[in-house]
Amino acid sequence: MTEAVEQRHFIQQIIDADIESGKWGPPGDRSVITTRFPPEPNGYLHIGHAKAIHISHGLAREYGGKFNLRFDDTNPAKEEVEFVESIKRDLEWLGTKWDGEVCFASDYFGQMYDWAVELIEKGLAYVDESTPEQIREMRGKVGHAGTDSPFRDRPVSESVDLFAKMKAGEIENGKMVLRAKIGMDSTNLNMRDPVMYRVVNAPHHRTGDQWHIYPMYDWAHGLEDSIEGVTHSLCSLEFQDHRPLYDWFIDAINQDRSDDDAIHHPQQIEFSRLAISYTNMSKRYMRQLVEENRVDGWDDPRMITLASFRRRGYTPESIKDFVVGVGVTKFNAMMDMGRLEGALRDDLNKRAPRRMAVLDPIKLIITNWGEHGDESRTETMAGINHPKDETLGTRPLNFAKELYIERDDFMIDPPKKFFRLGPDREVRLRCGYWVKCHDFKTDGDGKVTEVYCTYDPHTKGGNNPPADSEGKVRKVKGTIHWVNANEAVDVEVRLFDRLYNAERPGKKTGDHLDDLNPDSLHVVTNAKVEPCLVEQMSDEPKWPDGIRRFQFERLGYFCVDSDSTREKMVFNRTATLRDSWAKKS
RNA sequence: GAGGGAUUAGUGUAAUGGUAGCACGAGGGUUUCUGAUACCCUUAGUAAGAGUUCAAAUCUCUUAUCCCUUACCA
Repeated sequence: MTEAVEQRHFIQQIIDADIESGKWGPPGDRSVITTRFPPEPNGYLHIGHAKAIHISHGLAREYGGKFNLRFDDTNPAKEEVEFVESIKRDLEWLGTKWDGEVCFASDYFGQMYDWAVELIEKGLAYVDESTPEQIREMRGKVGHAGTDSPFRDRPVSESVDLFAKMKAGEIENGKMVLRAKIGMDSTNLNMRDPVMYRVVNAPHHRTGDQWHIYPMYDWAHGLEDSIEGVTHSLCSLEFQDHRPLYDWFIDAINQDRSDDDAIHHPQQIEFSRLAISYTNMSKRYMRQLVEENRVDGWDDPRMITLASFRRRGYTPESIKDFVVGVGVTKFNAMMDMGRLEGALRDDLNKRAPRRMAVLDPIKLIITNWGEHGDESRTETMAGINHPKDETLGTRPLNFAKELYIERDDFMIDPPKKFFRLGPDREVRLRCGYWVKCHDFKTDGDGKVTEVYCTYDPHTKGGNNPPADSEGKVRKVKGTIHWVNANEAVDVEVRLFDRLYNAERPGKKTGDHLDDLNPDSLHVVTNAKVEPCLVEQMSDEPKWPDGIRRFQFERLGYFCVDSDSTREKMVFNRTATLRDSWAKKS
């Protein structure tokens, strides 16, 4: 027996060391640790965000520190209130609670402006009247130095005046920017006199027409973190090249300040973002799918937004299990989509109540039903709601002469390894009776329409029949699901396949639409389900998010879709069950 | 043509100079009123090369491959 050592990922190791050294407060004080999730409200959250959320939130909770939700709303052109609301909803659904009020970068615009003026006065920033094209040109290319702007050495007072005019709305879009004065020869292009402010004469969803200049990400982000006392500002790998700038801006503000006046300097740490096979995390791609109606909105169950996972029936717990399982590294990993499904199945298998539904029904008629009682009778069986969790109890299942079974569960000429129904084959009807097929009927196309069976009255409830005179008990290999033909309710069931056929959509041709799977949605309109799926029973377990989830036995996990009406229920297949039979054949 | 980051079983992730481990997958088996679940077994790895060292996944160098950066987006 070796003692299990808790594995600490690289960010935890950094924080552990910080706490020991007292970098952020008294040594040993864990509660100073502050993290944040800083979405831009310009789209829906996707599963990649769930990883970022759980890392930052999980760290804050682990250390007993603070976690902020902050909207990085620095670009009024692309941002909308709709997204603020959807993001808050998604976080709540995930079970992520932020500390204090929701923060907005726009609340700090005044403070940022003052600091920008301070930088101008220190000679560390200047107003540039070059065109965007000229600025791009002067920035230079990789491997070659850039050139100075002709406005670079203008007097401080001139920049102060012009910056005030920019702020006052006296300058047209694109005519002026405020740039940091760092140097045009850095090998890091981000450091070549980056733009701090641009003129945007457009209303902001929160500040209205108060501002006519808006801060750029690199200038704003570290300041937002600083104001909020964030200690560890976690972001994805592509910001590694921005870290020198993140640090430069805070150092520039602190230049010439005493220790008492210095602003807080958080530490930016980068980790790899989540990638999943057969998907693409690009917000741009998702937006295109929605806007071109390739999918049915941001919450289409085939998408990978959190809203779509929710609608499809995924549990927030399974998403958390998945992203935690991915780990925290700097390696650009590609996760298998099956891993996410696996996490989902693990969770739903434990919690989802079982029901029976037939997606592609054929009629099964018990020809000897009248020989053991009234032919029109129904017999009520106890349907086991969960094979491993008896506290979920049973539900009544009404067995009768005419049932529906799954088309896939009958073969006219079945191979030996087929454990289901066929001529002269006997199977157990789940929680019902054993039936043996003696005949069937087909239509003109040879399609089976009806299957005729006899049942064994000694197998009620699905139990084994008594032993014969030699002490042997008859066995069946297969158990199949069924619904009562008289009571079954017609519902719509939506079956989803992957949205893309390629492991990396768009990789080959450059256009992700080329890899779209044309058969990603199958709608079954005449599925038959147990009545209790429509007439909900009082003891049906409640899910915290209000979504009704079930396992349809032998078929998979399903949930009630929001399109459901009293007249027509709609179910989404969240995931299939693992199927080693289908894999073999 | 530059800079930054990365590379450990099929996939993901540990081991921080001292026994290369875990999970998922895959293959096989047991149990089973879901061809599910559960349980058991098997499988397979340090990108390549050189160096330092008693000892290297770990330190150094070279090479290869992949990702990021050339927005008045974030």
